[in-house]
Amino acid sequence: MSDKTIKNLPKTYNPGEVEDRIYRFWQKGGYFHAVAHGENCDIKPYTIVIPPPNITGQLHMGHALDNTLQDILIRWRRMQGYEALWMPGTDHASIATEAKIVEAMAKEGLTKQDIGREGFLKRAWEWKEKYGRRIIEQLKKLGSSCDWERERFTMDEGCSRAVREVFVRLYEKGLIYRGERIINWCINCHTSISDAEVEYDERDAAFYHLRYPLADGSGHLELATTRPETMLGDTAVAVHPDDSRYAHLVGKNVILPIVGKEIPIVADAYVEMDFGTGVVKITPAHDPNDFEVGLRHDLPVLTVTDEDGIMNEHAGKYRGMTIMQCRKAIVNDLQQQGYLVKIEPLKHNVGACYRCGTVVEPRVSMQWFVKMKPLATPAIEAVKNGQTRFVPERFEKVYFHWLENIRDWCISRQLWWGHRIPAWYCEGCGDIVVSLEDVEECPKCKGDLRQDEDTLDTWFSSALWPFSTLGWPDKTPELDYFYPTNTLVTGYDIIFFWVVRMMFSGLEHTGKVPFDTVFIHGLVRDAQGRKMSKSLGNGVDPIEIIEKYGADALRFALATGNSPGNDMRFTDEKVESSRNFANKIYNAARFILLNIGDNEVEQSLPEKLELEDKWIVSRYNTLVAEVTENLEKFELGIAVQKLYDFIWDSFCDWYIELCKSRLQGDNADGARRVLVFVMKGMLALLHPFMPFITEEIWQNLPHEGETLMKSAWPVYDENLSFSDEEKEMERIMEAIRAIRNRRAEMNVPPSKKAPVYIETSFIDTFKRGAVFFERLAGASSVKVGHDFELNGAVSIVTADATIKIPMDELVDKQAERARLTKEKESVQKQLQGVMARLNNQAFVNKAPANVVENARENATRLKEKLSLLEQSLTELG
RNA sequence: GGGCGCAUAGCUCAGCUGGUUAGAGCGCUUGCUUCACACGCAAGAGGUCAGGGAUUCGAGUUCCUUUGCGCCCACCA
Repeated sequence: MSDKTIKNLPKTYNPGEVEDRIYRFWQKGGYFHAVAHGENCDIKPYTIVIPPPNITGQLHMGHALDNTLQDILIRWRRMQGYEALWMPGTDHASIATEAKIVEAMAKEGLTKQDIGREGFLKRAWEWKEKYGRRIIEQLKKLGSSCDWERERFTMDEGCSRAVREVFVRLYEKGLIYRGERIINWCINCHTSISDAEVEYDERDAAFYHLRYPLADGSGHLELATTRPETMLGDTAVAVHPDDSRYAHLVGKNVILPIVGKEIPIVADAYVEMDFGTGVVKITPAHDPNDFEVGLRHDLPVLTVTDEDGIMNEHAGKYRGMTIMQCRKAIVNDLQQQGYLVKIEPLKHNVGACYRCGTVVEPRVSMQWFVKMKPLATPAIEAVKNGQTRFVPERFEKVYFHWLENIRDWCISRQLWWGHRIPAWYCEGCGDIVVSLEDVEECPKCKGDLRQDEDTLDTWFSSALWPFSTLGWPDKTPELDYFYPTNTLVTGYDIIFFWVVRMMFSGLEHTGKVPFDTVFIHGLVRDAQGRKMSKSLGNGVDPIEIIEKYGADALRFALATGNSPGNDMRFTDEKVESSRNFANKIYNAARFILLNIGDNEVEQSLPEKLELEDKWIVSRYNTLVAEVTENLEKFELGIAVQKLYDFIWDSFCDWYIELCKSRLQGDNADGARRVLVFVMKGMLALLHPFMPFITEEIWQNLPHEGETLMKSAWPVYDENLSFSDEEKEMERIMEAIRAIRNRRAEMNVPPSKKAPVYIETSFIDTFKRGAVFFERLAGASSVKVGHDFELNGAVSIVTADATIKIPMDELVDKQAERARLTKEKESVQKQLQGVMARLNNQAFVNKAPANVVENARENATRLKEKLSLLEQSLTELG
């Protein structure tokens, strides 16, 4: 550690200087590393696997929040004595990364085809090295206490082996199959994408009403479509089986306009009778519903566009046009030939690729799929029976709904960056070989094999992350000890992409749920509540914030007011106030160190505790219990608030002030020891939230052990609970506040001191408090007793005392009377409320004893205060 | 079409299983170069907890309902 001590440092805390140094100190100490203990060890593990950030990017506020929450949990559990493992790593993010690399290459005038698969992968790995490292560095800036010795990558050797293992197992079980199905195709990314990767957005569109002539010349059918160009691929027309309007036509044919070919009229319940004309053109190759209809009626599938969204050889004269060009041309032709009835405006949802925003083209092609039903069922069950729970619980509904309605998962991607599908096709016999190891020749006919060109969906490997990173499929000590993991921390926006897939994968391959709790947080929005996005340019860079205010301030700001599952707004003001809080603690520490000076300070509490000591210690003790409980319930925002209030209000504004006179006197040692004790306790409680500054201060205070981050989490101690003294101290504090209030109201300058007479039945308490009145309430002297005879004094009434301050020149009898009368009325009103409740038999009988007791005490206090006020009024004359 | 969330001080939000007089930050007003801190101290103003109804001794908190805003899912071509 630095040999500088805090007292030589300036008045304001400088996080930039401290944070990097502290982080290096932690890393050097190896404090982030967790070891897998054997069976007989009673140290319990606590594990979080990081949602691996994509190597495409840099840290954004969402990451900052996500990782702050994880670090809070992991640091807290580590201090509680758990073997706390935070497993870090990055994700190859196949489609996103590939798109970025293609984009970068385009600037050099290169395409993927120009440099070939190998050349491309070489570039991709270079990219990974560069940007993977950058994001890890950024996580470190945040203070993340990940076990970096275990850092993983979704495409590293181990993860790749797990991917192959899973692929082969599922294939052999019949849960992975290859087939020609309709999938979502992105013409820009040039690949299939899964249903989860399609984002729907309502857009204005046109509804084209077309007329298809009946083949027997007896008339025509009118139907409506939003995609007229797909008529080139129509292979039927459908009506509802119960639709009496069209019943007689089922089985007949219509003539497809322009194309001129005959296609059948089929009956299918998929058609909504009430929508449009009740007739639907069926294009199995370009619409998922039509594809299903096609399967049921054994219709041919005719694909009319190619992979770039260009009309293909089946499009006749429209061949070579883009989809939009073709739409325009075909509508024009239909109109000229009298097949277009009308065009209506229509709002409908259009699916777009979640990566690039291009409109998705449903398209039939040969792909690999995971059969979902058998995997979804146990995943639903595991949450239903509580093996895994969501915080907050409401997200379980979302989870169930998704899994209950899930369709098979298209896992093949026409991309190069990713895990290549471990399937080989025999050039000779056409056999498919799916294998863990690369294969050279066909086991059946010894013919040449060709590996599938495609790679797997990036989420296929992240689905295995909780166990692949721990060594699965090998039976490693890590897997044995740390798996199942404990808490998964992630945003609600990736429940579908990731959480569900980890759930069913964990259950299928390890027989266990991957984590017991899914802790969901919301999005970080900008100051106006908008989603932070690149296109809006309203994103805030966490690294810039860290440089300006410090990582502690950023973390604290993100944790403050954060409630599970809810979005939050990010503002600089929040970080600023967190920065101010850090500075407050820093200065409290400076104060303590200044007062310690060269004195030795025992690290335990002194034998004899003064009233104010018992008050702060007892309140601190309560804080320990509450913060711990809040953390257990994932109420991080509440825990933060309590820490803030205690440190700023109770400790700094009151206890330090209460101590000051004692620190000048003979009894300074006791005060120093209490200050150090409570300060160190606070630092421990605050450490998970503000790791850097707490460590820095702790290192400068008298301490045992190497580092705060490995020291013990405070525990509630029965012996430190002093409820009577807390109440006693509150009486004094209430009186001090009341005096300050009066003085402020009367514009008494702080420099003007005045004697204070306290009439009370708590003689000892207020005698003990005399010194505080002098220091904190502008008292030149304090007398405690009964019935002081004073003329023209200001009266201040609390529940426990009447305080009189003779300040003749300031007393305005009339104003004084008005003020006391007003206060009396207010107290009377409060008393009425309490009495109404106490006089209600139902309340007294039914409410819990402590509630009734509180009400009684309250009534007593109000009555006393009322009589004191009346007395003061009488004396005033 | 289905589901979910939000509505509390001027602004941004907390408020756990219902229990004294509803809290914080920022902002605002007044005073203070008080020997840790002006990134500070002290005092203060400011709320019929969106509207209506119900349950209860007691509702910001539970239930029903209305209104407004937001999100997710589904995809009637």
